[in-house]
Amino acid sequence: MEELKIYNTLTRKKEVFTPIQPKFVGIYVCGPTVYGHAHLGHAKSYISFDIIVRYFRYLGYKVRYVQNITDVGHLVTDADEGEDKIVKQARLEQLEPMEIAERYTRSYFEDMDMLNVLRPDISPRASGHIPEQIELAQRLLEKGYAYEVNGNVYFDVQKFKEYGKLSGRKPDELAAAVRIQPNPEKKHPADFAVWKRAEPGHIMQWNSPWGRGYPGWHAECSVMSTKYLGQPFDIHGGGIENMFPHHECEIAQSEAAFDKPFVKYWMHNNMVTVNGQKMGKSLGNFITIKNAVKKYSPLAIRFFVLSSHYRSPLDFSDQALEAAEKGLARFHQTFVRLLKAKPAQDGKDENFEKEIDSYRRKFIEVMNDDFNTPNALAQLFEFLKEINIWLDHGKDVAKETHKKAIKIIDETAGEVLGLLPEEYSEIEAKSSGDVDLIIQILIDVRAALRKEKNFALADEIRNRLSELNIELKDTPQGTIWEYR
RNA sequence: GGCGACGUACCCAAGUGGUUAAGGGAGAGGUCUGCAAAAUCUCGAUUCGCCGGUUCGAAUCCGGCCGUCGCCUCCA
Repeated sequence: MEELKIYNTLTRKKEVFTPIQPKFVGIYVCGPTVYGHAHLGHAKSYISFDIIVRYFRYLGYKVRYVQNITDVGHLVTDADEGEDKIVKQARLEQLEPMEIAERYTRSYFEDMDMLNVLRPDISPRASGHIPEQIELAQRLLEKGYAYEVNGNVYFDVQKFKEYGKLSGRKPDELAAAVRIQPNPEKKHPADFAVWKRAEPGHIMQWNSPWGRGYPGWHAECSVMSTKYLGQPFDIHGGGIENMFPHHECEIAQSEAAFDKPFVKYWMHNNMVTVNGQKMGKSLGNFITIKNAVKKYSPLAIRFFVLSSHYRSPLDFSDQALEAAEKGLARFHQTFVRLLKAKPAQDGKDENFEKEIDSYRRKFIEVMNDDFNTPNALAQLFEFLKEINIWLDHGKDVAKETHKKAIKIIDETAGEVLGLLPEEYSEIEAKSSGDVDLIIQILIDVRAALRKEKNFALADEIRNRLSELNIELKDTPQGTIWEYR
């Protein structure tokens, strides 16, 4: 079996994945700051990592997936001044900051559930890990990697010689390119806050050895990842826009504090764009998931995300979403057709067993290549075509092979890609209860009419059912029906 | 200005040294059907932004140019 290869941002190469502990994967992904509804950018990010986690599990790994909730407000403009984002939203909605955090945390999970994104195993809140963040700052001070000025604790980037190894940024280059007024408290413009003094009126604040304050933006991820996964841990993921400064600073803090590597594989997913421009909260051009699902089905959004590689940007357009919607519908239709097919014989169909094995092999091969989901979808669609041809033949459909075909799709497109609903009935014609019996009567009557060549009445039955979104399809094996 | 990514058919998008350049959507034509729908078959880039170079051989490697985007400031 081919080995799983992951593109590691740290080395800028695809590397064979070898876990730190056998058969166990620890993965941490930067979660949302909860001060607004999640948008399609979040959807791409968390669907991508969902697939990665699901695929590891499919390969038999035990996965611990940690994704933080940032409920400590960080600043609206830059790292040193301005208003706290959560506090600002709290003022706008006239709620307590913690109500804002709670409201949008719930909203986030609702959206992710809709998109069939499995919940992380641990969703730690930044506000619940303040003591650990204070400890990190203290440790860095003790080791001389940080210094305190007026209640602020800054990390001294010049002391950490590997600063820049992830992003390729060097402190001196950064100093030359500063676009904002250098903070006079800092020794070097690239120094960043591990702990910040609370200004008067700052609502979210805690006691610390340096007075009232709150943690720096990067502290929570350093602390919460290693608390639950140890140091080093296997995979740290996040958006490419957080590579610098956020992830660079996490590395600096954690490695300086504990003198050992922080993370083995860094994974960065690319962004969603709208008309070629980044979709982001700051640009205000974002489409929330709640709005998107008014127009497109959640699984179609998922399909759309999977249709490009996680490291490529994904441009949102109605045309692309409609294409995804149709592609997904075609997959579901074929799957329903397979589910409903009546095997014509017992045992196996050796020829089709080979098709199934070939599909499984290719699926694993392309997923092993840095989670190539667009290629995985291509393999799926080629397999669907083979299924249709097989079902068209009818006579070859053997019981065991039929079961195996359903199982392989359930595993690959269902468990790994997450493109099947929990209950097949959501995409299946509901073939239980009275509805099915009543429609069967209509189908039988229509068959009789067609036999008498009374096509006008036969068509009326089909048209009137069609108005109820019930579609009749005359196949060589008889008439079948499904909800559109 | 510095760093990085990308440019493949009408749209989306794989492929990154070697048989006919995946797949989805849209389109054209055929088969099937009473007609549809679904399914299936065929067609569609002699060519991968442009120009040079390396190589027996490049969309794929190297150099230059053009274009788009991202990061350098909160951001998934």
